[in-house]
Amino acid sequence: MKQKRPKYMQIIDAAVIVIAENGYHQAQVSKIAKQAGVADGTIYLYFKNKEDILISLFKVKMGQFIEQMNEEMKTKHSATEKLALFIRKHFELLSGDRHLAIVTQLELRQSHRELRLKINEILKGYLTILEDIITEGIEAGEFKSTLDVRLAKQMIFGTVDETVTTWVMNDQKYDLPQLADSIHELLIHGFSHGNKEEK
Amino acid sequence: MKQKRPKYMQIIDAAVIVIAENGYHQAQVSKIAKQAGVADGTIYLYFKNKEDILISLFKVKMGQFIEQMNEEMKTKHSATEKLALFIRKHFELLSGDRHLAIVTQLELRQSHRELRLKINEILKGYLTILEDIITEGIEAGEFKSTLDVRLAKQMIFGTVDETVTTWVMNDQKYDLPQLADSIHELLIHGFSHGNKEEK
Amino acid sequence: MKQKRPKYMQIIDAAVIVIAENGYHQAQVSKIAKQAGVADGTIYLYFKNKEDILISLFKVKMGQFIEQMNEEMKTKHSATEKLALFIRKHFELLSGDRHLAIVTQLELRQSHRELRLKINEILKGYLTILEDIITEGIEAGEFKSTLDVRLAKQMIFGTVDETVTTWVMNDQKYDLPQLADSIHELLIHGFSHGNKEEK
Amino acid sequence: MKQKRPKYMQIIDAAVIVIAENGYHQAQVSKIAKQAGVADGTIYLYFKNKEDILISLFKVKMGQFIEQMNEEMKTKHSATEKLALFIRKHFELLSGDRHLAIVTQLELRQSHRELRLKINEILKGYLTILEDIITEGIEAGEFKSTLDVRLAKQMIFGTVDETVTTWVMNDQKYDLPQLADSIHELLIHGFSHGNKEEK
DNA sequence: GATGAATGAGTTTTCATTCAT
DNA sequence: AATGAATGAAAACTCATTCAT
Repeated sequence: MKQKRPKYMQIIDAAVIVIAENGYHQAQVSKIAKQAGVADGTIYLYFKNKEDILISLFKVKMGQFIEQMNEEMKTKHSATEKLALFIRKHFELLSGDRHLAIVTQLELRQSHRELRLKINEILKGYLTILEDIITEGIEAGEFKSTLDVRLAKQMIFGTVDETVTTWVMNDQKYDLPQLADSIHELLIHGFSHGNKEEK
Repeated sequence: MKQKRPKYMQIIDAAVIVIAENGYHQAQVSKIAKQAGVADGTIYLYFKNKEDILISLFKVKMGQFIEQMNEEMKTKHSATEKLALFIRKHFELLSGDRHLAIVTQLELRQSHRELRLKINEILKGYLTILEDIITEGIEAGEFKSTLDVRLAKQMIFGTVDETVTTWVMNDQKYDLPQLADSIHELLIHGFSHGNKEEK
Repeated sequence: MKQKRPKYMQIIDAAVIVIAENGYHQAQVSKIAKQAGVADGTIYLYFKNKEDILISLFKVKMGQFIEQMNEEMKTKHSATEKLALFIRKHFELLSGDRHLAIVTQLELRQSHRELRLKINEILKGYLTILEDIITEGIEAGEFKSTLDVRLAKQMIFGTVDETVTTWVMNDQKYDLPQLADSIHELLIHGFSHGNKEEK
Repeated sequence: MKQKRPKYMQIIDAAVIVIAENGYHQAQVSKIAKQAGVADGTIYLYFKNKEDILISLFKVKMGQFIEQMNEEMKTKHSATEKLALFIRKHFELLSGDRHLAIVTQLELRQSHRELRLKINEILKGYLTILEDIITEGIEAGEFKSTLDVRLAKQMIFGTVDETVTTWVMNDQKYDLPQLADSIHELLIHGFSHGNKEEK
């Protein structure tokens, strides 16, 4: 497996740093090579082309992300708790790596349409976790039976993603994970007061 | 004279079409000029540079967007209704112009960081509408008094934006506005059943 | 005759100012038109093209130059005196019009080879004055009979031209005409002491 | 490998030829690259930009010029002889490289003001040689004690420069170095007969 | 005569990728 | 495996000139 060769990860980590610090369009292969401490040509022994670095970067980081998420998920037994964990964990993982947060929220979105489609494919694996939580919540009677899984998924992901992006754009100057509970509460109970009878 | 519309709008409309059909990075000035039916140089009589076309495009379209939104907003008198209108209108406006939807949801996001910051400035005017609705809802007692305006705003915008992007990525093959009511319901009451006592 | 139409001179004077203040390569036709207070298109009613403005500019100014030079030349009756007058007059005329000095010494030299050849043609009329002075000086026995007219001409013109250029490059901050006598003395008697026998 | 010379000199030599044969404004980087037998991009491994090629060209050639000049200067022991050498050598060096002569006398003068200022800086090193000769001549009593060093410098350089330029404009069709002695004689003794008493 | 909106040709530079060593 | 010198394709923008009014 490629991933075991040390230079592979060395280059990916270099890419994260270079992209975060210089921006997507200023992240030339030569800069990444220099940051990784290898020659330009060496990059191409480990990656097919530049796009492959970016996809691999996303794949590797997302893989670690999913792994950690799944690991902790085992400790929770209700969909409500799992959702709370998902949100908090999502925030913790991104606020724990400032470079990565910049790369995923701002820089990688500047990539070509084609690359973004591939990134979306990888993202699906992550969104599956959400789907499972929602489905479980419906089946367990925690969530309303009429809940549209796809919409709920877009709502959760759209909300956390927008929240992280706003945080990154504001130079990451406030604490992200502490927003998790409020967001969870809003997703579960909405903006209104508790008694639906008001309506 | 072929066109009575001033060339300014002619070029902006051409840019929307060219970007939607060719992608951001394949939208050369010469292509836009050709689509607009003017010479390359003419572009520069109306726009400072290529970036200026894109910013102007966003400004003009967003301006029309805000105007229409505010116009209809007058007919609604509760925050709940206004929110429902906002969501539906947002969907209607974007599903009513397929090219523009592709441009705003996919292509313009590939722009340089600097350009995206300018776009965000323009977007703030739009998000202000949301803020006003939320504040009004809290003051009128429709929304819970503990509602964090910023979070609620991110939640609404994150949700509708993610929903539209997913729709565009799926080649706009289903009806977007009909999702509005479900989303509104979820935002107001959350995923759970009505009785908070369960919790 | 074109030259009598007021706009012709208006445009030429505008060109001198614009070129002196902006440099040759930043002296666009539109800038000259604006400075002259006419529309861009109007330029082309009086001049064939941009190059024609520059040639005409040089022709007109050089014509005035030659006229004034010849006028005063009548008052001198020895070649030595005429040469002294030539040098002083050359300096006076150029130090009397700071814009023109910049244009002739620095900016017009940046023009295309072709234009410079045309300028050289016009310059010949001016250099003829020099030739006449030298020939007269030889015939009158004031200058050595072995004097090579062509070389002497190049020496005089090369010296005064280099002197003016240096003065312009030093921002015209010292008095140019007061150098005339020293230069004249050097041209007539050279660097050495008076007694040729030393050699 | 065709050439053993480092590409740096290869490109500079190519630039001299291309500029001489096509003129300053028709000397595109691609033409220079082709003449040098390298790819366009290779130019930018050795030079920052096009202007850098031109400055480097002038620096290198002027450096060689100064070096040769200084070398031979050692063999002469009077200022008069040194001046004679300077003039002859200046003519020899330029008439020995027809392309270079065209470039320095005609083409490089069309460059932007900014570039010309840089060229002038480099030229100062050359003019220093002249200054030293003049100062030495005054101190040794060869030249008159009232001689203004700056004026004398402008006179010498103005004269030789104008002479070379005229020669280039006349398609280099006569022998330049053979003019050296006459010019030297004129600079030392002037246009007049030897006996200053005439005056 | 006068206007000025419109035209469109033309060139430097960057950077992902290759391949001889 | 590793290197890094060399490659070459690709696009925004300026400005002299025209011509319909």
